[in-house]
Amino acid sequence: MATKAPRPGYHHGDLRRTLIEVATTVVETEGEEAVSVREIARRAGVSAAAPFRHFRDKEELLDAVAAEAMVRFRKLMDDATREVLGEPLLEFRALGLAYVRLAVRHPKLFTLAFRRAGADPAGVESMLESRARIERARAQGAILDADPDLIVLAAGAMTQGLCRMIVEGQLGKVTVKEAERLCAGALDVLGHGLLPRPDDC
Amino acid sequence: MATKAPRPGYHHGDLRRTLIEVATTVVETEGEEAVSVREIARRAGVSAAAPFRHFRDKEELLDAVAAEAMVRFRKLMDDATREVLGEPLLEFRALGLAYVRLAVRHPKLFTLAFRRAGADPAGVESMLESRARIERARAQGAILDADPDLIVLAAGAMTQGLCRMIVEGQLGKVTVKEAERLCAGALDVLGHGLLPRPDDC
DNA sequence: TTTGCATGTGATCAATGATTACATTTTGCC
DNA sequence: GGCAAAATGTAATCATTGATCACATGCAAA
Repeated sequence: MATKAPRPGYHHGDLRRTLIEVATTVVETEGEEAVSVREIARRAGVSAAAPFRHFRDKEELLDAVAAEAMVRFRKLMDDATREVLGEPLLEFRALGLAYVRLAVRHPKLFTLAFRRAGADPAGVESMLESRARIERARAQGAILDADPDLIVLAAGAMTQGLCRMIVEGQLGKVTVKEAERLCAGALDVLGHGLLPRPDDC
Repeated sequence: MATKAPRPGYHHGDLRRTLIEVATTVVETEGEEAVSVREIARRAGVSAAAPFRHFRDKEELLDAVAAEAMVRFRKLMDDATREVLGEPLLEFRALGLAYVRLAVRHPKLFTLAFRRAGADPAGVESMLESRARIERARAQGAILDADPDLIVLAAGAMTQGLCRMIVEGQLGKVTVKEAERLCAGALDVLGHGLLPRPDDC
C-alpha cells in the first residue's frame, strides 16, 4: 500500500504518508467529523505538533486525504471502462456503475473526496472526457441529437444524485449488487426517456 | 417570522425559537461548520450554558434548524406545484425547478437540511407522493410504461444531483434563471431519452 | 567535524462542547 | 394572595481540540 518514499529514512520514517494513511482509515471507518489532528498523531505515534510540520492545518491534511482517495477512485473508474473501451454508451454505463460501487463500498471516504473536489481541475477534465464520449456516441448514431452538455449534465447529475442517496442512507442499506441494479435501471430510464414517441415517428 | 409561543413570557421570552432562528441565519450566511453553540448563545444574548436547557447537545440544535428549514422548503415546493395541479408531468417539472431554486438561493441551509433529512419520514412521504404522481401520469397515458419506482428514482436522483452540483459550486456561480434553464434542460433529456427509437416504432 | 536544515517535542493559548451547583422567574395549587 | 415546585438562566469548571512557539535532535553536505 506504501507508494514511494521521498527520502528514505527521516526521523520518523515518512510521517507525511503515514498521517495520510491513518487519517484515511479513520475517515473510512468513522467519517470526516471523527478526525482530529491529535488523534491522528496519537495513532501515528508522534506528538500532537508533528503533523503541523507537514500540513499547514487540518484542512490541508484532509485535502491530502481527499486527493489521494480521488487518485485511487479514478483508477478504479478507468479500470471499469477499460473492458468496454470504444463503445461510448457502454463506457458511460460502466462509469456510472463504478461510481455507485464506490459509494456503496466507501461511503464516508467517497463523501469526503467528492465534497472537496469542488473546483478541482480533475473534475473539469472528467467532464470534458464525458462530453467527448457523448459526441463520439452521437457521431456513431448511437444517441439522439441533443445538446451534449445537457446530456452530460443530466447523466452526471443522475449518477451523482444516486450516489448521494446511497451514502446518506436514503435508500436504506443496499448491497453492491442492488445498487448496481438501481443504477442500471435509472440509466435505462434515461436511455429510453419518459414520454411516448413525440410525433415525428 | 415568529410562529407560535409555546408559553408566552418566560425568563428570556422564547429562547428555543430564538436560538433556532439565530442558528439558521448563521448557517445560511457562513455554513454549518461555522456554528458554535457559544456563538449562537452570544448572539442570542444569553449565557453559554443556556442553550443546553433547550437542546441536549449541538446536534439536536442543528437537527431543529434542519427540521424547521425543511418545513419552509416544503411549503415553497407545495406552492410551486399548486399552479399546475392536476397535470402530473408539469407538477414533476415544477417540483424539480423549485428544488433547484432553493439550492441556488439557500445553498448552505439546503445542504444542512437535506444532509440531516436521512431517514426522515417526510422523505419517504415525499417519495410516495412522487410515485403517486407518476402513476397518475401513466394512467393518463402521459408517460411510457416502466417501473414507477425506477422513474421516481431516476428523476429524484437527477434533481438531487443537480442541486448538489450547484451548492458545491461545481457549476460555478449560477443565477436562479440559469439553474432553472439547466434543470429544465436536464429534465427534457430525461423526458425524450437518449436512444434513437427502439424498433417497435 | 562542523554547520545548517528538516523534522519531532513539550509547553502553552484560546475556543469549544458539555456538566454541575446555584440563582431566579413562572406557574400551578391551596 | 401567597407559596412550593418546576422551568429556565448563570457562573464556574473540565477535557478536548487546533494551532503556535521555543527548543531539541538527527541527517546531510561542506
